[in-house]
Amino acid sequence: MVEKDDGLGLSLSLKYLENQNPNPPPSPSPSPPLPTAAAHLFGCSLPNFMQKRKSSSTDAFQSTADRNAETRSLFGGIDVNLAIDVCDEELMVSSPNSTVSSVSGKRSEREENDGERDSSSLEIDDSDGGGDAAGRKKLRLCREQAAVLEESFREHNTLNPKQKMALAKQLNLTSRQVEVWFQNRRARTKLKQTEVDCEYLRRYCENLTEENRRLQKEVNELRALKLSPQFYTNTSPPTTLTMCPQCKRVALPSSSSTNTTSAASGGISRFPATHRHRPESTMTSWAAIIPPQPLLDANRRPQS
DNA sequence: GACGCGGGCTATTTTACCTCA
DNA sequence: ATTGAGGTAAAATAGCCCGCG
Repeated sequence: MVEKDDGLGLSLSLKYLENQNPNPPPSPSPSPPLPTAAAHLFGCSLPNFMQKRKSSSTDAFQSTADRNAETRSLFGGIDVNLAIDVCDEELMVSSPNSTVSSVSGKRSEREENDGERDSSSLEIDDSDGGGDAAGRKKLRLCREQAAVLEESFREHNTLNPKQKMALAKQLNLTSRQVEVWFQNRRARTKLKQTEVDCEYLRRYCENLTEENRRLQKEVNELRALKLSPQFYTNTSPPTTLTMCPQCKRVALPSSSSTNTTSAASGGISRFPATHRHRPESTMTSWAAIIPPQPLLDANRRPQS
């Protein structure tokens, strides 16, 4: 169980991994949902360094229309929407420059539409040199503001202009500040999701490695059994092996000491008493089960 | 199809705050 | 108790892309 809280309230939880099959099916499970990486298996939500600059078509926030529902689904395994920690100050002070310093034409146009700021924004402290137009003071949201924003984010991780304006008015912020907060919040959420996905892939890889190791060991044991003289003395005539197509288990070769019916059954192998599936395929030699060529393994040394 | 606009995203900068020596 | 450096989180900015009219 790995649960990490970075102090921002963006807790990472890989709880669902603990109980998962080491070889999860490729299709995402409905409950609990797999992370994006598991769902798409390297198809999306790769770490930033693995993504091209233009990644909007493959990232976790794809089409704008369905983002809310999709994101909630994707983040179902972790609560990345938990309330972030906020500062302790009862009332933060913002600078008059905090949101209007952009010189970009596009941004400037946006700010021109922020007419509500002057009438409804927080009290602005101009007394401490705040009149410096070149400077920029960063607003720190108070607890209540952050809580309302978080609550709103849980409902919609994007806002339409009307919602943005309403929220800004409610919080005595500019719509630009609300917009920026949501933008940064989405970025934080995505970052956390990427971390979770990376952790998931790491564990998935570990499980695959372990499974590969186990299978290699099994193959070697079967080969050793095949080559042993005892094998040949006991398998003439060849033992008929039965494999269950459902669970892929091979029936144990009959042994005179443990199965008194082996002679009567003509050496046909038997499943354990606990086996519930109906055997449907029958093979007549180990060669039918063990492939003639060794399994490829990157870590395997070439055989001489 | 070109164009402008609005909105989203990522990368980066800037600022506030915390910790610790 | 004070202070300054360093680290970190988050607000804000810049620039790009995409969809839409």
